[in-house]
Amino acid sequence: MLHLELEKRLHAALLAARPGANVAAVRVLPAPDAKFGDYQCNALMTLARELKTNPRQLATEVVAQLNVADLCEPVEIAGPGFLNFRLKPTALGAVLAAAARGEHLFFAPAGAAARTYVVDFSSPNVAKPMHVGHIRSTGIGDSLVKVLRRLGHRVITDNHLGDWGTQFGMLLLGWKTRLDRAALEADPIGELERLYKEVNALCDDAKPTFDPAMRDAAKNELVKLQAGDAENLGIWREMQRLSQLQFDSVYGRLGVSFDHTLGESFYNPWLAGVVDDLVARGLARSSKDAVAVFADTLWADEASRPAPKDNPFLVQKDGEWVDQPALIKKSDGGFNYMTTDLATIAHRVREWAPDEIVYVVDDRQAPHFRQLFAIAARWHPDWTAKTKLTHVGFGKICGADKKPLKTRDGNTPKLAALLDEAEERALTLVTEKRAELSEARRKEIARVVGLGALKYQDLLPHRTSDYVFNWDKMLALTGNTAPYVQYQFTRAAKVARDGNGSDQGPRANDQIFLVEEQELALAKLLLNYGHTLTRTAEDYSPNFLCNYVYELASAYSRFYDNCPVLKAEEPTRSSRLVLCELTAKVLKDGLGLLGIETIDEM
RNA sequence: GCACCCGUAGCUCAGCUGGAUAGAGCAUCCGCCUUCUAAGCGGAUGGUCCCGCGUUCGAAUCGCGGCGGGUGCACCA
Repeated sequence: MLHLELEKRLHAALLAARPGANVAAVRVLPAPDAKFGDYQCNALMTLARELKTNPRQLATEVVAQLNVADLCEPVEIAGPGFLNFRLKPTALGAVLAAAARGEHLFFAPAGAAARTYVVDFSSPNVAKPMHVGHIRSTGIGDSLVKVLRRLGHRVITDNHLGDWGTQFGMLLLGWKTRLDRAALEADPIGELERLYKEVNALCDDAKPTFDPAMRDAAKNELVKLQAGDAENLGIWREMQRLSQLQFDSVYGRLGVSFDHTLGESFYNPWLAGVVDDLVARGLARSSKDAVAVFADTLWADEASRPAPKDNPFLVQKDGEWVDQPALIKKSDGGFNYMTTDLATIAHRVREWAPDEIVYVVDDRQAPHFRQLFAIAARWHPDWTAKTKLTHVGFGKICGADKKPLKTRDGNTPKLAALLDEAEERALTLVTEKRAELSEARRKEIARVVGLGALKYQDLLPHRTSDYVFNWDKMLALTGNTAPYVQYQFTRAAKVARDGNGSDQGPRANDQIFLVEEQELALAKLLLNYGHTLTRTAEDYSPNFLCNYVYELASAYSRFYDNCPVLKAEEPTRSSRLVLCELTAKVLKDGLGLLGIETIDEM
């Protein structure tokens, strides 16, 4: 909050000191250590190099033009040319007082700079159970959406379901020949999964159970579906309906919703046109009965072609660079997900004209997105001039053996079962701690704590790193976990509630007095909320926000231990009460942006 | 073989786009409830930031070369 003001004034001072300098902005960041003050600027040192001047000399000139006496103590020039800013407690108090009046929550909304985003995340497959892998895309995507919206951007969410493609040939065949109606009634997705596995074992020529007749039969069902066969369409719609029930249940528990659920099938009518157009423009050509995009079709003139190392359509095999084409039409005439993804970009650009499309998808698909984005850029340069395409990748969830997480029987854990277990384990804990509460109350606390812990564990590691799933660590009540942060929230909220009782007289919160070390530390952290949100959005990394709420919770806990609130004398009491209120507000807001609920008692 | 991701304390991980003495949690050890919820707080121990070279005022961070782990390399998404 204040650092934005400092940046603005610093920028002005810089231009005053060096009128010719071509500098768009100057970054002011929270200082790494309190002994260097509250904020620091190190940009002048790199700038000095560009301007070919002595950094300390430049710093001296800039500081001479800088007027921040209302906000800080005299600015200190340190080391090779750092600027250290030490906030005045009165300036800090004024920002808190404004926040207490509801004028802001320590961040500046994008306003005129608001952008339009399409965020593509979660994307489960129809007729398959959502599994542990979906938690990452869903959690990271949902959190990024919430952060972007909080910052004032326009966000359109789209759940790009896997509801079309070769698997439906097998599913249709299974449905017609070996469906167990009772099992379907009891557990629809489980039965569909069984059908798929059984038929797939017969259709996969790599498996010992392979039966060519079955493969042909499955393909025939698929062709009929794609040709609009009424019976197959009906079955397909029923599978969709059953799947949507599952999705609704899981998303409901997770508190996730989408503006649009346009699955792959939605784009079916345009796929042939996409291929024809790419061929007509010479960007794709036939090869081995299929149609594909090659390095030499996409960049016909060699001069414009990227170096082999940076070319997503080349791969080195046995010391030679060979084609790594992107298939847009299979030899059997079917289309695949590259074609669908191209049609999807076309639709999104046409429909929403976004500034950016963000794909929250497993890192293993990075090569696909490199190809996709390259084709889009050559196909319609006007689209990519307006719309930035971003793949936000993420790593795997591992078991204790550092291999992808499996259940005891070797299967991929189902998401619904994971949510159940999180709530059950949390209930055991709540019952230990708060046996006196009613069962309904304990269950509600367990729901909030269990799901919060699960989501938080998933968002805390940087998204690109693989992480080890650990129930005990996740639900630990100490350390950097959701329950810890949620608990600090309940304490802050409780004090704020109790302190605002009617018998306490008028509140003197127009002036905030900050004296104690823990009060100052807490107040300064509150001010960094906006900076954290910006970083989170810029890097598509919710872990920044996790670490922030943890730090804030931790600072609150130290404050709580050292600074009595309700028993303090005025005006200290009111000032501390404001700190409690604002901490509770920011913790609730921050956790909310992570998709994590809070609760009034734990 | 090639590309991408990763390598930081015994363990699990951060590290704000190149900043000042590399941080946190867990684990281990020692303290603190007559006091707004101890699901808490304080302290101690713990490092060749995988290795080497380079770029510069300054490198865990950037470049190059190794070593080690993971992932991906036409008709599945």
